Amino acid sequence: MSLVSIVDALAGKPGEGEKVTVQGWVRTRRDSKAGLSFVNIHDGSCFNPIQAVVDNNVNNYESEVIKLTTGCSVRVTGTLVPSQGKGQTFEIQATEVEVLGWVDDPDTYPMPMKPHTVEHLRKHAHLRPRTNLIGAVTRVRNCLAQAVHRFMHENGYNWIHTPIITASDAEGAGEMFRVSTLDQANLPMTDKGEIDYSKDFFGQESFLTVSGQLNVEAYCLAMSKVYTFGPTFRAENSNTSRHLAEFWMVEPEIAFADLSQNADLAEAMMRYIFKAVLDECGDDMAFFQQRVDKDCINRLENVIDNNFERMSYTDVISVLEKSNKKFEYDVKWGIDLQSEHERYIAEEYVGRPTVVTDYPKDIKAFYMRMNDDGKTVAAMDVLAPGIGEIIGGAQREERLDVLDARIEEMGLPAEHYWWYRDLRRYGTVPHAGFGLGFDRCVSYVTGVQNIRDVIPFPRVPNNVKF
RNA sequence: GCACUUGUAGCUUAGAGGUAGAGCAGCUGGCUGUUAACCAGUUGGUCGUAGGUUCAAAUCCUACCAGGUGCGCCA
Repeated sequence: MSLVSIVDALAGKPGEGEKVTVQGWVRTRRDSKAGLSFVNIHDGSCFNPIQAVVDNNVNNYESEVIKLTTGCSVRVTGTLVPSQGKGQTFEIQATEVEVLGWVDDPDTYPMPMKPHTVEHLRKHAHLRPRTNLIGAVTRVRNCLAQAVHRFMHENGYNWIHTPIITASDAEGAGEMFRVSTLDQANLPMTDKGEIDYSKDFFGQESFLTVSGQLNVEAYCLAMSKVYTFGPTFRAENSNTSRHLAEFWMVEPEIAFADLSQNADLAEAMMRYIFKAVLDECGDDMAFFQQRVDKDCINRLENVIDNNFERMSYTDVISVLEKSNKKFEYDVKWGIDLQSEHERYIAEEYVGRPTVVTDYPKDIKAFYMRMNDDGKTVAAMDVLAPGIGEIIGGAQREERLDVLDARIEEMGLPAEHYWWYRDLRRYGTVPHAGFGLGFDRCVSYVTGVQNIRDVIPFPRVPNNVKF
């Protein structure tokens, strides 16, 4: 007897006629009173469940097997045989069915085998991974994450574990979550009547990171090719289908590189990880294509086969102005692009991911490299149809005097950035990087529209359940 | 943060001033191999909560609670 995963069993790996054991959860049971039941079992190893054929010679057939309902956990032992029925290659002719866990009250089990709304699944986030949809999302998400690491590794990048707790705000903007061990009911105060953070755990104010970028730049200017991949946190009161308070970002940083090499890397990485999904998650993608978004596979193939469109911000503005389209927000050089503008460019004008470069300096962060025109910075956003901004990046300002001027111009506290400035004082080099919103990427790949359904336990304003 | 919108059985929903109906799930029975099986029967709801209007409220009004969509901010 050998314990096998369902993906291996369905592939016939143990060999025809071999005795195997699988463990998992019941998805459906169909039976014929003549003495035969078909129990479909999933274990998360692949999209399809395996069918166990159980006849009434099995000793607990009457007492247990015909009482199995969706969600029960079982261990099934039997012979792996080619299926007599359609729909699967191999099935298990069961000789033994051990029920590990019953479903308490099948009438109120929240995940019966029927169509559910994503809102209902969200309310039962602890049970939703048992569904086809969330199971498939989970495998695709894993595939994408593994592919990111593989791509980076194969291309000589070092994965840097940048800190989660930080004292600095990466962009001088954006709300941060405070990290504190002070007694909230009895806060220590200074003579000035302000909260005395010198009494706090770190002896100063500290927060959850909004980006690992500044830290990873330090490692970039030593290791040359680096990236971070971890959770980030934004305390913004954003209520949309593409924002989370806790989300995951991939942030590569390359030394001796400019904006165009940065865009090249972003494109190569997306191609690589999308190809991995098509190669490794065919059944899951077929499901998304059938039930969620009929274009999802075409969309990935399209990205793999075609270059991203590249346009400067200035060109985008002129396209928008000439579009004759009625926008809610007026288009004029200098504005930040609105969702409606980005959508028009990515979805209607180009029809595939588009890299927009060289934005006006006034709408971008202090660390982005000033272009020779003195008006724009070497920033880039990758706009994906249906999602909007999926990547934001820039060539970094490596010239200390220009960086200092920008920090002052934007009224930022220079002392906070002393070590970031040091990187420009000691062996500075041109470098560039970007941040890929990993959850948005999963949403783009699967076609699942709400970002809350592509992360296991979503954190959004007014909701930290589970 | 702003605007809009929705709460009816475990789930999905019909009902739009006159006292709640269905499909699925569950349960019972039937069917020699089914594919989110099929056939027959059946349990289950003080209509999100609290007020108010009315002879009468699931239905109209107010507040609260819990969801959703869009916008802003961004990834």
